[in-house]
Amino acid sequence: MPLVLYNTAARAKQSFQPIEPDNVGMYVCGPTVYDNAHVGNARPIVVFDVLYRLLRRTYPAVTYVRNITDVDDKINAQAKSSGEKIEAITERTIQTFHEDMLALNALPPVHEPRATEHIGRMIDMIQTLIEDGYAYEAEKHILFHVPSMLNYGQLSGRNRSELIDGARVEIAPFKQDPADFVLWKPSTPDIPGWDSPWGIGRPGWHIECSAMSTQYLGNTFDIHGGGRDLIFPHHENEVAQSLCAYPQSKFAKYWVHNGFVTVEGKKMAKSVGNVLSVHELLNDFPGEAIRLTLLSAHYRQPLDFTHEGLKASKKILDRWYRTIGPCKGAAHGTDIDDIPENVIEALNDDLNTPRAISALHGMLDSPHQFRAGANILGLMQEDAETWFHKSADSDELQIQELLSQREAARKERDFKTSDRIREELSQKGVFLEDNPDGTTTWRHQ
RNA sequence: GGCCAGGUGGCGGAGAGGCUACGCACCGGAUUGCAAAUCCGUGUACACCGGUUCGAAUCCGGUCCUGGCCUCCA
Repeated sequence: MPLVLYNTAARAKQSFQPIEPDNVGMYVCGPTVYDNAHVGNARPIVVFDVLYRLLRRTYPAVTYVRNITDVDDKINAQAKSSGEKIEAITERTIQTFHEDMLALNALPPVHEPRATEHIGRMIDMIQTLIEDGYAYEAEKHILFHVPSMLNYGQLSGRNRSELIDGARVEIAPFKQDPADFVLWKPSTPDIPGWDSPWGIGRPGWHIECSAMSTQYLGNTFDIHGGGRDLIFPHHENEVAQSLCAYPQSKFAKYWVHNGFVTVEGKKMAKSVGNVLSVHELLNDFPGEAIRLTLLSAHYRQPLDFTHEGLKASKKILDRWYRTIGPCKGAAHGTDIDDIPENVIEALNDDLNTPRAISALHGMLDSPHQFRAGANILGLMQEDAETWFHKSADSDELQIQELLSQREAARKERDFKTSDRIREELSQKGVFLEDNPDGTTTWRHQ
């Protein structure tokens, strides 16, 4: 079966037909770098990483673009409250983001454009929109005039009257229509600003993605992804701007949106105090356990991220490392290798990762197949030694010392001492296994 | 109020008119100094009420519940 994706724009699964089979283009909305990535941010990264791996296997080239939003009022607010310089915040956050995503085995995108480096193109687009009558200036703001676009609302399935009915946010008085949105806004000297035909200012939220996606992928490209909360208004407005600025284009052909993450059954929010940052989670769990947890539900389903779930994922990976060992490397299964048919079938069916994982469980007695399947999911990339023994605070020498004491005791059939040492190590989170041949192996719990 | 998802065994989670995945946990057995690991085996499910059908977890209608979005949240 060829690849089928659920296209939000069509509200249906559609078979994937690339515009140019030689080079597939995919744009995914990346992080706003005012704080470290949380598990909700990590979900689309991991989901689209699987899609990227899958596409790379089928097509000769995949241009994967994931932006970094480094100009945003949330960043400005963060700087103001902490006193840290904006560049320091963004650089540090980007650095940590890269480390965290690497720990989740997410491949880097081909391009990772930053908003601040594409202001010129945004200004050009805005100017085109003004010239063609889609945008207007009001009190130093440039606004996109929604009624000027006939089909506005197609992606999210809304019409303007619905929006206005439900509006719960104050409408800026200078808007010609309540649905109009900001393309450019003025900056005061204390916040970042760029020179423009409309004075010193900064871009609105949506325009950066329109400018950067089309710059790297062309005005019409294959896949645009992100969290489903972005469908409206962000992606709807991206579509509006882009289609009006580039009238001959189609913008994105397939819109792919992942479902939300909750934490222990509750919405993750700063106000609830349950935001789980990937960075902190990585102190307690390996990145692959987080990755497997994120892939354990279908990407469009809601995912409840729990401590129990993470432990279950860790346990599954333990078992896999124990029976199969690492799956990294060209020797057995790069992404062009023979991926088992049932794994491919599952992934081709709108990225059904739970089914792919289930297929993996059935392959424990055929390591070669298992490795190729695990590889395309970006799992089992550690070596077993690291997997079982890596720990920030473990003192391996001390463990070895206790192990040899215990071995001596067992030879004497002094099981009291032997069990005492087992218990002592267990307190440190070190788990011992006595093998049938008399040797003892250990691992972190 | 409007729009959109979803409710599957103790838990996680696929499937989508007949064959009733898979994993974790539990229980029984083998093995074991103990424990773990491993192997074998058993059980439990489709929110509720109607309808269509030879047959419904799956289709249709209604009810209840949960979550998301409704102008800068992935």
